[in-house]
Amino acid sequence: MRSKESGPTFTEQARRTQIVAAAIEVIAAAGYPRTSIAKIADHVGIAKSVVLYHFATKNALVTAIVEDVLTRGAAVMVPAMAAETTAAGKLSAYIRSNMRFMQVNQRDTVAVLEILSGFRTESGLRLDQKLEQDTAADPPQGDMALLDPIAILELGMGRGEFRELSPVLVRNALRAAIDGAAWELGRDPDYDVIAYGEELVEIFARATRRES
Amino acid sequence: MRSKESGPTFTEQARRTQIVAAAIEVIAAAGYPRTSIAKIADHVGIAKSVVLYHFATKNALVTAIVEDVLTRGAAVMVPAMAAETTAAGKLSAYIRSNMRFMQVNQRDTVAVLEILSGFRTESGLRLDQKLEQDTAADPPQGDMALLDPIAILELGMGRGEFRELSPVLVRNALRAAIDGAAWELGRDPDYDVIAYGEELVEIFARATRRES
Amino acid sequence: MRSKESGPTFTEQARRTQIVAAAIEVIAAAGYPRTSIAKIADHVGIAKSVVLYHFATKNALVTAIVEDVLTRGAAVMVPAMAAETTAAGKLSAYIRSNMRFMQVNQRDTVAVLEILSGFRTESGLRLDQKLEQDTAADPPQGDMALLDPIAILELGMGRGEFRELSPVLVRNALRAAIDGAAWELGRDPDYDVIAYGEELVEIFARATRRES
Amino acid sequence: MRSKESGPTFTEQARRTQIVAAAIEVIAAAGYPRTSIAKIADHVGIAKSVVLYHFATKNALVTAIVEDVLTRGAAVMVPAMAAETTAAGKLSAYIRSNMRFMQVNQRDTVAVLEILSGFRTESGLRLDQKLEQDTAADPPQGDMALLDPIAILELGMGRGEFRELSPVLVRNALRAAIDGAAWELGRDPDYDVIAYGEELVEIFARATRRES
DNA sequence: AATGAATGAGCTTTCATTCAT
DNA sequence: CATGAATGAAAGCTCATTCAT
Repeated sequence: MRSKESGPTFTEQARRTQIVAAAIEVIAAAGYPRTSIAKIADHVGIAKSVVLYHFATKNALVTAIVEDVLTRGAAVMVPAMAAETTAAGKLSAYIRSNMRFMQVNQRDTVAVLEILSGFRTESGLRLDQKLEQDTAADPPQGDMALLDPIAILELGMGRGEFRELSPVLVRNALRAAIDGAAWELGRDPDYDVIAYGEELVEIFARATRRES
Repeated sequence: MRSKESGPTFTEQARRTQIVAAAIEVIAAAGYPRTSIAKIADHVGIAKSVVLYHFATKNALVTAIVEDVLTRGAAVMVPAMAAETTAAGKLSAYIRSNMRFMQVNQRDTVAVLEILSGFRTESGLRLDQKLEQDTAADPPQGDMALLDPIAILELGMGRGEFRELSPVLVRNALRAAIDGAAWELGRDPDYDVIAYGEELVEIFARATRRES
Repeated sequence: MRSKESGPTFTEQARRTQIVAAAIEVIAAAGYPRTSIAKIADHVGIAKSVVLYHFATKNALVTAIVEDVLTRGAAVMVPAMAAETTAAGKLSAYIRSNMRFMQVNQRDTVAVLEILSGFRTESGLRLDQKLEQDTAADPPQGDMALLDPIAILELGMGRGEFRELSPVLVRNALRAAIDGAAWELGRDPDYDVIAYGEELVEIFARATRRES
Repeated sequence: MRSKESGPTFTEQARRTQIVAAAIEVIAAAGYPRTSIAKIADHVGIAKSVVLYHFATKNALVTAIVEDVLTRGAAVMVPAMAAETTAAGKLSAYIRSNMRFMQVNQRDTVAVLEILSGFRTESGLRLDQKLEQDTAADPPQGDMALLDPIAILELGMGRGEFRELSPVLVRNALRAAIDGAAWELGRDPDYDVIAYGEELVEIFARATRRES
């Protein structure tokens, strides 16, 4: 007899993983707005209601996907950044580890992008806005916080490595450029994200460094 | 009875414009997936079927919106670029004129972004892919062709202004960074796209120029 | 060309009437909780969506039914009561006209009872509570107000016809006893509501009159 | 292993009681149509399947609830009536003991009313009709039989206490008036059922007594 | 040029019930 | 005795589209 505190069953975990994986495939292929619970269930080969047994609502499923992928991304990126000591090194590591993750987890990346741009709550909020709201009282700690490149930019300015720049705006440009890779991947699965990443490394190295 | 050669009636044109304008407002406010023909019709104050009388399908309406906004954007950007002689000048003009257009036509910009990321044909194609396909035999001429910054990058390399770079990848990064502004505008209508644009000008000037 | 202010079309009215009639039949036969839009549509021989084209939601349909029947009931009962001068006369007329209406409109009566006892808003309100709320700022005027037998009881006490009694409690007893007939009709369509009404007339005449 | 003759286990009985109690609370609060087995299980803090382990179907649970409450009601009312010798006394005792039971067991009363008006078998029968059918071969004995006020009315007529009246119809009026209190309790938990009961005592005393 | 009416396909979600453990 | 997992049926509702007028 399992104690009441025991977490999800093994079977439960397996199914959830299976459903999340199927959902990612469907979303990456068809786009978020054209993804229904029925299609996901079909893809797994189970009944529609089974999906809703494991994820109370479609929103819950979608949130789980995003959190899953983001967490896995952070698990790769944070150590890569920590291994570097200079701000410039961290910035390059941020870009490279992100692109490597995108390359290895193509569909996951595309699916998350699809969700982030397609999802809306009943009141019209995007998922990122909803997550912000949800974590208002419970701010992200550890890995997720470290993921915002704004910290790197401020570090670089503080250390005199970087020129005077607007951390917020440069961060926005960087994130947009990186996310652009996911967009391209959605169009062409063979898009060379690594090469794109190297170009970004070059662009942002030049764009941020203090001139002699 | 109108002669066959005569274009659309004046009334016809007025209605189409009116509907496109309403659709842009609704899409920008509610997001593409939450926009229905009914809502657009309501917003104009006409019957749902009137919308479909003027645009055979929802896809046709959506395509018309994108083409309309893109054309108006090109009309502003092309002259701005043409006024510059150096590649660097053209690149800055490309960014600045684009951002100015975004600022002046906020809702239009956001709506187009919503459509480009939310729309899919029955077979799963994105709108940009569909447009490419549609114009395969009938390639874009004039303004639209000039809009691809790839030409600027190649010019800069040819003239020795720019370093060796991958025109395609830098173009992708630039487009992604610019489109990122539309994304931010969707979240916060007061986002300072002009300041963001200046930061982009700086980033891409540094990122492209040949070092002495 | 109809003017914009023109009310519902003839066709529209016909369909609405037809749907309301079908809904009453289904509800009276199967009970409110077992009545679905699909069943109603089947009963009319139209598509489910046609019902929702004419009544935006199930709630709207149900509300329309109740209002329709109640209005028709009031149209019969109010004149019957007005024709009497004494409070005792009005009380008897109230009961008799109500029972006659029930007899003639059996299914309508049963359906309304089913709805009133089975319907709940999302927040748990019963339909009568919802209607009260809806008409808080816009209190019922004319016929509906006259229908509350409380006025008769107060009149009778004022005129010295009736004994000292609690108008609210006696009204409640009277309404419950009358509604009981609808309940019986639901079980047995041949229930003699007229005879029941005469017994009620006797009961409440004796129960209210001042003793000599 | 228990011997075949032994009744339900103690544990078994406890669980059943617990589930019935929870079901009553949920039904009284949310209404029968909005009550699901899942909600009841949640309220007890057990799994949904446990409820169905103890009650084969939802119908069985609901039937058990009604029988439970009705039995407890009879246990209070029958002695109260038996203590009176005159028909008039019994009639008043019937009303008063019923109302007192309602006051003490508010939620139980409301729940039973909810069930009686909301429940339907697959074939459309109401619960009271189903119970009648179930006990056709096995007619109610003892307490339940005594509960029908028809016996009191006939006694009163036989003894010359009451006027000539239709026992069935007066019984129906009386039951409807009493059940009306449960309806009011469902709307307002603070409804003064005792006062209402006293008014009913007055009404039916006057309504039934032979005039001098 | 405009529109009211109708419709089918699809959507998310709820739920009582079954079954193996 | 208890439960997690699975499921099919049905619910209310949305929507792009068709068609006759």
